[in-house]
Amino acid sequence: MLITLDEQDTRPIYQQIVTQVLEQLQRGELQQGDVLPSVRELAGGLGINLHTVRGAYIKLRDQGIIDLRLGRRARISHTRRTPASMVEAETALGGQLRELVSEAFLLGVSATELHSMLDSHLKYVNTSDPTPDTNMKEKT
Amino acid sequence: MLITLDEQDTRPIYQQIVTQVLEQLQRGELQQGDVLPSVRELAGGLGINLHTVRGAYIKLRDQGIIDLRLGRRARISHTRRTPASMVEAETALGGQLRELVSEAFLLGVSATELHSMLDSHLKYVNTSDPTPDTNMKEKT
DNA sequence: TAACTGTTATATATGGTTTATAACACTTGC
DNA sequence: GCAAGTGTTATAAACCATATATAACAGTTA
Repeated sequence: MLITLDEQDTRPIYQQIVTQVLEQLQRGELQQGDVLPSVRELAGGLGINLHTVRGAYIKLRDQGIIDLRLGRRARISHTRRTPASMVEAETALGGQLRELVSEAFLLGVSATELHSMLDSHLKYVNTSDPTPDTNMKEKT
Repeated sequence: MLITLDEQDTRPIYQQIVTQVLEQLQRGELQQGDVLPSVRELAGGLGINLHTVRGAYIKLRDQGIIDLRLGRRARISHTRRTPASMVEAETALGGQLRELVSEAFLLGVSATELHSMLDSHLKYVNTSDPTPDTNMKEKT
């Protein structure tokens, strides 16, 4: 569970944490049942406040990714959310796509280049193929 | 110059305006030299404050898209910004792409679907081919 | 000059993000 | 059971982004 903060990243801290947890899920570095660092632990390590970490955990809980219970450590409950319809996906991602495309245009980035950028991010994180788990940590 | 506000869109109002101007540039509906509505005019039409519109115009000015001068109406100065290197583009769009991909994964959207969604947004807005101007308004 | 521009200034309100402290409630291991 | 670890709740404060409201200023245009 390595989480780092990127000064360059304009997004809020808690959002960076959420993204990194999701990325580690995608890469298979985190599995169902795996335990997350405690809010105090992670906050201490990153030099931030406990509640900032908690904000990230709450987001993950609301998305159905982790299981938060009083007294227990946070655990990965699901590796991905309810399979969304394209309609739901469009609703959820539409605004972001729209902004992304307009900014890409602004920067003079072509459609081809944008696809290629998207691809590199997808590869880095491997979404395409739900690769069957080669590794098997069972920290239950 | 039709600008509308989308209640569903979570982004700030000024950002929606910026995006829509950029989109109209992409579609060729706005050309170099074209005039934007005055801050009071647009604000009145949308039922928002003058300064919110101004915020959008300032962003566009900072991106080199429009020309703002005291007493004159805002004008399109360039249709796109300085051609960016892939490095610049990655810096500017990297965070967004990263979040987009992780959220797509969360929603169970495959890489293929994500590319297709991106494509539909690109088509809607036409970035791929820098279509040579078939139309020639020269409101100079 | 009058009416229109963008601009500056001040003030206010709201919400999101983050920090700080402290206490509370529950679980786990000894 | 007790202690140490968990998440949780509560309060308070600070900061920044966003948006509104009003008013005045400064430049352009007809």
